[in-house]
Amino acid sequence: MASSRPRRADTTPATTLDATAWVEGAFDVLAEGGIDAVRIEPLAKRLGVTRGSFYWHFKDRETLHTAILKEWRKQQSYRIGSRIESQSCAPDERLKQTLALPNSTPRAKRAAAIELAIRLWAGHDTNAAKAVKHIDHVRLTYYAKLFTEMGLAKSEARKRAFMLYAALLAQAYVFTDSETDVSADLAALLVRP
Amino acid sequence: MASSRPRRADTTPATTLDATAWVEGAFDVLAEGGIDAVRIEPLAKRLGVTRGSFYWHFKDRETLHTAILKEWRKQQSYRIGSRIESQSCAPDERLKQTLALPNSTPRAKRAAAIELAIRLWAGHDTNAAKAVKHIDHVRLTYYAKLFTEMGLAKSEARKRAFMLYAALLAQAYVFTDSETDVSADLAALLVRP
DNA sequence: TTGCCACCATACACAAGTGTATGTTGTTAT
DNA sequence: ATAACAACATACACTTGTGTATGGTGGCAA
Repeated sequence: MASSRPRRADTTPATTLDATAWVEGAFDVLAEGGIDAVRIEPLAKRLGVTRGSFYWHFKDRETLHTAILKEWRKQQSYRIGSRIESQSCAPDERLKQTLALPNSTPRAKRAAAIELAIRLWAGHDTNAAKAVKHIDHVRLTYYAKLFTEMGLAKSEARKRAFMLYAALLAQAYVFTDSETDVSADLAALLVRP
Repeated sequence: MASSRPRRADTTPATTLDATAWVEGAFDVLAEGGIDAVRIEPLAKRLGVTRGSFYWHFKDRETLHTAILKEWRKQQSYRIGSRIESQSCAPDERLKQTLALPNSTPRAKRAAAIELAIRLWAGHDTNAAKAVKHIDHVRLTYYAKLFTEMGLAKSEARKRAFMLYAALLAQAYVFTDSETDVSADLAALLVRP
């Protein structure tokens, strides 16, 4: 079950391009123009190579698209997984930490745009829809477990989880003019009643 | 201030194409593939005409893009405006009506996909960003007024408005597997404390 | 050193989209 | 009935992107 890709020895540092470099570049243009903008020639120009490099690492455009989905699923699954493992503090404290996640850094904005593009993509692509559905399920169950650990019933915890998820998404997608940092207030509003 | 477009008399029913027909068709492909997929030739094929029709009604592609934004602003502004006028019942009842808006009909799914595409577009286009910012502001202020009419303070009303908006967006964008109709529960959760 | 091979460039044929210039048709006005 | 015009089709030149086939280059092993 080993990888069938005969990679070179680890002597050459980073002069040559990797398949993951193409996927990372694809994430950039995906965030800017959607999946339809993920084209090979603009990507090659951005990476400073020709399309000959692409067709060495990938079969065609569709292969890159599936690689994008696979990488996104992996990253987001790992993101939640590492959060589950680090159960260092109380659940209500972890809730506040979740709501206080950075959402205005360039890194966070890029991730939000990528996810937005994938959700739009999921409207007319079965595989993208499966990926989004899976990640939504993973996140919602994690948030629900957070609330059940705080003593809430299962039904109530799932409602709160949905509201928490909604708040996080809205913080990323909605243009709040006054930039009010509602994270602390939202935590209070979600824990209270 | 009359329209400077010398339209033909109302004798011919619908045999000829209108500029708005192009914009409506553009909304369809916008919902499916983002703003980058709004191309003239595929649109012409879908509408059953050639590009000669397009270049009669519009100057170029960018003109169509601005027309899309203008039409979206108009539609969404009208949508909120008509809701403000119809103050027939109590604010808490109107809140429930807002949360019970249809979100699974093809019409609603199309509107959600269009808005998703425009939000992604707003990431790298100034005019699109202005439109989204404006509509977000209009909706948030309307929801906040709803809560102040229910007796809440201004600061609290704005937090609830954000949560309400977040819930509506999440209902449209998140893939909830069990399709739990959380609208009634969300209304209770937002009104309660 | 020489031969292999990973990696990329180059060249070619093809498809699709853009803009413009111009031809064509049906309708309205006189 | 015929000139005028709105609305679209057609043809052309150009650009951009795709996929493939093939050529070139540097490093590593024997």
